[in-house]
Amino acid sequence: MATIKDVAEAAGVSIATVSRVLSNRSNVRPELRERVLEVVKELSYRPNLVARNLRSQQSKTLGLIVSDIRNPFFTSISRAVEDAAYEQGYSVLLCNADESPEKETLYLNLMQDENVAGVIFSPTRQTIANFKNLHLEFPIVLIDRSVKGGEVDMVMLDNVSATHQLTTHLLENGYRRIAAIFDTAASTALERRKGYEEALQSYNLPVTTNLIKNVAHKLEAGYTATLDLLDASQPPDAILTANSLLCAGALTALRERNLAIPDKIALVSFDDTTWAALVQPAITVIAQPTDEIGKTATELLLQRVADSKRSARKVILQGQLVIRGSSAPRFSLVAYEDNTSLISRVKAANQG
Amino acid sequence: MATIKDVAEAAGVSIATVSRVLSNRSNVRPELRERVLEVVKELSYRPNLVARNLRSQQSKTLGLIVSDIRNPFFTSISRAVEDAAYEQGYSVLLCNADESPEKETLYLNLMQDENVAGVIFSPTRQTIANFKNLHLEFPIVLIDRSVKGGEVDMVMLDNVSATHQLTTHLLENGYRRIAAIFDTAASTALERRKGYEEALQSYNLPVTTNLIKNVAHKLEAGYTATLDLLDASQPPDAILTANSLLCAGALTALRERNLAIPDKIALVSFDDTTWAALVQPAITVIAQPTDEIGKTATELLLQRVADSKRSARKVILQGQLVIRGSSAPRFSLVAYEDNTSLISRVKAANQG
DNA sequence: TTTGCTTGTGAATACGTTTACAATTTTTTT
DNA sequence: AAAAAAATTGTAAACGTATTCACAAGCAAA
Repeated sequence: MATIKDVAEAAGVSIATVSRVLSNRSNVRPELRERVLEVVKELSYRPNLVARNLRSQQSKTLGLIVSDIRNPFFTSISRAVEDAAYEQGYSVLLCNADESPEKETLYLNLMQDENVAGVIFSPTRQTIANFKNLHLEFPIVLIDRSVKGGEVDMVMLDNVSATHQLTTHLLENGYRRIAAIFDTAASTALERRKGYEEALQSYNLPVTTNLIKNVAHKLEAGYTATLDLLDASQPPDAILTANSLLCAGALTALRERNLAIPDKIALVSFDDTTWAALVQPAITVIAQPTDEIGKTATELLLQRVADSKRSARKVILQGQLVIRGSSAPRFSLVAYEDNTSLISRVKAANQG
Repeated sequence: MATIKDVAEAAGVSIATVSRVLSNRSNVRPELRERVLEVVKELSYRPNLVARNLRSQQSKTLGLIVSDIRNPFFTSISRAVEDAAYEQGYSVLLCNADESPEKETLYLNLMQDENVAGVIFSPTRQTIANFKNLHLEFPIVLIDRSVKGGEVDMVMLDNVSATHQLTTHLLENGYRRIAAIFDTAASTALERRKGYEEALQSYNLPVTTNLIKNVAHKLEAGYTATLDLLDASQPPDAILTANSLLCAGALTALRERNLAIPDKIALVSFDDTTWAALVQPAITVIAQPTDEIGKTATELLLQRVADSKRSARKVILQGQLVIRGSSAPRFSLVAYEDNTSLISRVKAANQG
């Protein structure tokens, strides 16, 4: 590996001149500049980013700490962040905190140690709780989950509105005992629950705690919670899950119990995954604007990197309700995709 | 941020001593060591990894360049790599090359510039082609895709065997016109095709080029290829896709054409995604041991980091055939999950 | 001619570590 | 008790770059 010193010697100039040619900041005689550039090409010299970082005390790396890399929601965001960062000449150090507060602090420390320019982060509730205690050297943008007291940039979904839409959609289609399964780890659970409850209340329906489950961020948790709900004395006629993992668990349980969707029970969820459209019936979901979330978060972060005094912003994006078969109107007169008759559906529903 | 100098001054020792205490390499008088450690805690000193990296010319970062971060196969591997790296005190710089050779070289250069300890990489065919031309300073482990001339570590699936299994399974279940859709970008296509052809030949069946599609790495490509196959004068009675993205495309096409699976046509694929088990009928797949791939690749890489002279190894892992409904025996006498009668199935099949 | 400004260049320093080497102290051996 | 060996500590030189400072040369204005 050629260093800047090698280039300087080969070009017969000083190190400083080479640096100046490369950084384009200062004046260098055109003829010298050309000679340097030639040598650079010849030796295929590439500046050492580590040295540059150490000297200039700033790097071109962003950190991204997600809760679960296997969750399509986060992979989609990662992709968007990486693209946006790439465009601005930044690269991304991606870490998977696995919904564990310990791993989160560990990775935040790593970011510190690596001297990243800034970090995009979706924290667990615990980390949010003592958020001001951990004073970080770098700017940070929160995604997906919010923290009270707005001295930090955030990009998130309008969770209240989204759940409200989802619940209202079910209510409009005739469902009345709507269960909800939330993810304990995410702070979004509270907001989502709020939207859910408000929707019920505006239909003058009671909020039944039996129908609300707060569970771990695991497929199995969704599965178990669903079985619990089904085994209750008054099972629900619809289930709303807070993310695709829980939805997959719920769907598995419903399949196992041989409950027809939506005849016996409806299923709606957050996050529009590939499979949500491919299962039959396809799942009604709130599609989150993951590309926009990732892109906006990166932009906010880079703006703050450029100007650390800028006031913090909270960007709230709207989800999109994608209506599919899994929440079709109860006892509707329209033809069903699978050509089952209305009668059979009513009968089936009554049996349930 | 406290530096090692601050610690040294506060503890009344030299910088070197602090470094020795921290690195645990050399002897330091217990009493001094304790004092240093105390100051470290007090100032909450953390070593600057950038400076350490520059000085020692080695970092604790691994690079991971995947072809498509949204592909569950790669996210699963990423997760495994990250876990394995984490255990050994390494962190992971994850880059998404998007099946683009340009991005690949760009990221390889970045890895160079960032002075990573080593890189795990799934290259496109183009990059494989001029692999020896790009001489890299760091050790590299290839995953998923192989390169001829074994001077490089690799971890991959036994693609020939896997496709052979998948195809044979279809043949055993009575399917005879088996189409296959491969991904142009991946070098695995060749091996997979080989397994497919060999399986056909061992059944004395011809290899019909009309039934083989090589397409881009896109859902739409899988969709279009499937429609092409269906519209041919002699449509297939089974489709094999080389990855989950293509499978999703194929499934979308089959759904659109209202073709019952597996009555009218069977569908099998690589990669066991969440949804492969959730759609109905569930999809028969070759499950790749992604955790093992990621873990093994990381181990190989770290071994090579430790000993650059070690001879290159090629680890070939076996996939697991997961048999599900989408490839159920044709005209079988066993009861079907959905209780359609045998007669209706035969009739339907003959119409198709 | 002097003064002042602009432009171009190199020497030297700093960024925060690690480490070879030297200097000093302690322990062991004879 | 002296000599040798071992253990402990500090000094100083890297690692590769960016940047400040000083200086020189060229040129225009006074």
